[in-house]
Amino acid sequence: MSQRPSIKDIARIAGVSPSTVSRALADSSRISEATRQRIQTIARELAYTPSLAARALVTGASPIIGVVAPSLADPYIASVMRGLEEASHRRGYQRLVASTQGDPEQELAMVQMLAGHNVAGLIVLSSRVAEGYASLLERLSMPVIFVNSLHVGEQVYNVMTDNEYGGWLATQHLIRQGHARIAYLGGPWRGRSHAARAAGYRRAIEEAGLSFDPACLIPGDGSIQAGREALHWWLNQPECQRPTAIFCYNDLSALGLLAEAYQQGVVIPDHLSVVGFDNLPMAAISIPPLTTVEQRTKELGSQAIALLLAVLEEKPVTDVILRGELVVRASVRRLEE
Amino acid sequence: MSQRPSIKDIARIAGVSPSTVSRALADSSRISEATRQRIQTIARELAYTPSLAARALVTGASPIIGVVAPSLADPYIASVMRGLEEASHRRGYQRLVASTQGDPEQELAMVQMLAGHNVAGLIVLSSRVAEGYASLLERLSMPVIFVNSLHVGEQVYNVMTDNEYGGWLATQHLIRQGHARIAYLGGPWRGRSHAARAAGYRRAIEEAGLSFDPACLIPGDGSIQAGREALHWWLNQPECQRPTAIFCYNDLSALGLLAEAYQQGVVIPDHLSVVGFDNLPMAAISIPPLTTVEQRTKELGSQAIALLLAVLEEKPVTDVILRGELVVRASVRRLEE
DNA sequence: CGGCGTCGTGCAAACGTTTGCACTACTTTT
DNA sequence: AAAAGTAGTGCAAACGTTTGCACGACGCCG
Repeated sequence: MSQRPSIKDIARIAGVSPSTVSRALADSSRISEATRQRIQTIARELAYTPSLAARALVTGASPIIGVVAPSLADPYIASVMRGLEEASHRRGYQRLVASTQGDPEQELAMVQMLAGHNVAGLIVLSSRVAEGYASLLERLSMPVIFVNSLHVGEQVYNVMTDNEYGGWLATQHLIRQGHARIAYLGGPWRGRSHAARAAGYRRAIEEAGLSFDPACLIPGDGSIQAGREALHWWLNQPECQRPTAIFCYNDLSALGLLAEAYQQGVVIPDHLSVVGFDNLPMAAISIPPLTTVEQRTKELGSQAIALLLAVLEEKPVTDVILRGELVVRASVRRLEE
Repeated sequence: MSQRPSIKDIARIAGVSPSTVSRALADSSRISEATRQRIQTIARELAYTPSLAARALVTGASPIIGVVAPSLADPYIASVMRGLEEASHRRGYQRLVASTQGDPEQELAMVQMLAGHNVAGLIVLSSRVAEGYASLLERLSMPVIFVNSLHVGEQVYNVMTDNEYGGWLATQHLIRQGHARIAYLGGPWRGRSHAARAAGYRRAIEEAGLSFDPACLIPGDGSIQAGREALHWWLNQPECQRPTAIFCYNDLSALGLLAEAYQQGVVIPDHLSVVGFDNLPMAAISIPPLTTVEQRTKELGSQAIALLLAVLEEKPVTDVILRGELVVRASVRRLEE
C-alpha cells in the first residue's frame, strides 16, 4: 500500500465506478449530493492527490506554464519571476522553470522539453536566440510570450520595457544636469535590450545637439565585474576627454562601478555621475543611492501571465510595452555652466 | 496537422509499429541499424518531441525534480537555485519550481501538487513548516531533501549549513576584535537557521565569559527593512548600554543597516561594527565591504541534487552539513582595550 | 397505462508512451 | 536434416484520468 492511491482505489472502497469518482471530485453536475460527500470523504482519508500526468495526457493541456530564463541568480530576473509567481498563482497556474545559463542552444532545448510536458503556454525571458526560432515556434502549437526580447510569429506575443525610451530618459536627465560628455556602459551584446537602450542614449545626445562619439561606448555584459572594469576604463581616459557621467546598462554594473570607485578613491557623484537601469531594491541602499530608470519588473511578469491567459481564452490581445520613470537619487551631480 | 506528431505518426510513415519506433528512439538494443536510422530521420523531420506526460504515466517517474522555495526574489535562494540548476542539468534532470511566499500552508499544498506530477523527488528550501509534515511525507512515497531546515522521516534527508558554527564564528570574531557588548539582529522566527545562528552567538558570548543579555536580541525577518529598523533600535539605546557591534542574521539585513547608517550619519565601522551572514555577491561591493560568514550556497544546491540522486539510485547516503568560513572585510573595527 | 423527461450512474474509448511476450525468418549447431 | 538459438519486429496491456454515450429507475403528464 505504499503506492499513491488512485481514483480506482476510491471507487472500489466506495462501491462505485471510477467515472463517478472522477465526477464527484470535479464537483461536476449530475452526481447526487450523498455520493459526492461520501467520495470526497474517502478521498480525504486516503490523502488522495490526482495524477497530473494522467490528467494532462487525456485533457491535452495542463495548468502549468513553462518559463525559460537565462539564469535564476540575476536579481532582475528574480523580480520578474516574482511577478510571474504572484499572477500565476492567483489564477491557479503553476510554473515549470528552466534556466539556460544564457546559452541559446540550451534555450531551444528547454523550449522543446517544456513543450513535451503539454504545458499550456510558454514564457521566455530575455531570449538570447537571434534566429532559427521561427520554425520551432511554428510546430509548437502553443502560445509563447517573450519578455524583453522581440520575436514574431503565429502564436507569439511580446511584453517589453520601452528600453529606447528608458535610455533616452536617463541620458536626457544627465544632459539637463549639465553633462556634455556621457559614456554608455553596455550590456550583453546579443540581447535586444542593450541595443534599444543604446539607441535611446544616442537619440538623447543628438537631440541635444551634442556629438555622438563611438569611443564613449564601453563594452560590458551587465555584471558587477563589468562595472568595475568600466571604472578603470574611465580612469585610463586622458583627463581632457574623460566623460563626466556614465549611463549603465543596468543597476548591477552600476553598483559594481560604485564599489570600484570607492576603492579607487573616486567620489561619486563629485568626480563622476552615474545612472543605472532597473531600480533594483539594492539601488536604493547603495552609497550614494543610485539614480536609475525604473523597470517595472513585477509588472512585466504579471502582464506576461495576463497576456498568455488571454490568448488561451482566445480573447483578442496585443503586445504590451511598459514605460518606467526616472528615479532620481544621489548619484548624479549638477554641473555648473 | 497542427497537432504535435506522436509516435504513431512516425510509425505510420515508416510503415512499422509504434513499439518499434519507441525502441528505435530509445536507442534500445535489438533494432536493426537500418530501421533505427530511418525512424530517427523521420522523427527529426517531423520535429517530434515525446510527450513527457505519457512517459511519466507509464514509467511512473519523470526526470523532474520538484523544488519548493519560499520566494525566488531572495538572493540567497537565487544562489542555491543556481547550484540546483547546474547540478541537475548536468545529470539530465529538469526542475519544477514552486514558490510559497513563505506561507506554510502553501508549502504543504505545493508539495502535494508536485507529488501529483510524479516527480522523481522533492527538494524543499528553508521550510517554514513546523509540524504536521510527517504524515504527508509518509504518504508521498518519494524522497525529500530539505535544505537548511531539519526534518526527519522515512525518506527524508537534509542538507544544511552549520548555522550554529557560523553564528559562533561571527560572534567570536567580534569578541576577538575587542567587542564586549554585541547585539544579534534575528531572522524569520519560524526558520531553524535563525535559531541556530542565535545559539552560536550565545555560545560564543558565554565561552568568552561575557554575559548574555536578552535585551541584545533584536527581532527581525532578514529583510533590508529589518536592517534599517535595527539601526534605529540602536540609536534609541541609551548611550551607556549601546552595543559596539551587531551580528546580523543575513547580509540582506546587514546591507539595509549599512544604508540607514549612512543616511543617519553613523559611520561604519567607526561608530558601529557589523557582521553579516551569507556572503552574497553584494556583500563584496557594499560600502564599507561587509565582513560576513560565507554560506556555500551553490554547494548547498548541488549537494541537495547529489543526495537526492544517490537516494534514487538506492546508494547509502547521509545528511550533509556544510561549514562556511569567515570572510573578513571592512565593516568591523578593532577596539582598543 | 403508455410515453417522455430527468437524474444518477456505469461502460468503454481515448490520450501517448513503454515493455513483456510471442512470433517469424534466418543462422548456427549437432 | 532436424534442433536450437538469435535478430528483428509486432501485439497488446498497462499507466490514471476524463468524457460521450447508453442505460435503468423514477416521476409526471396526458
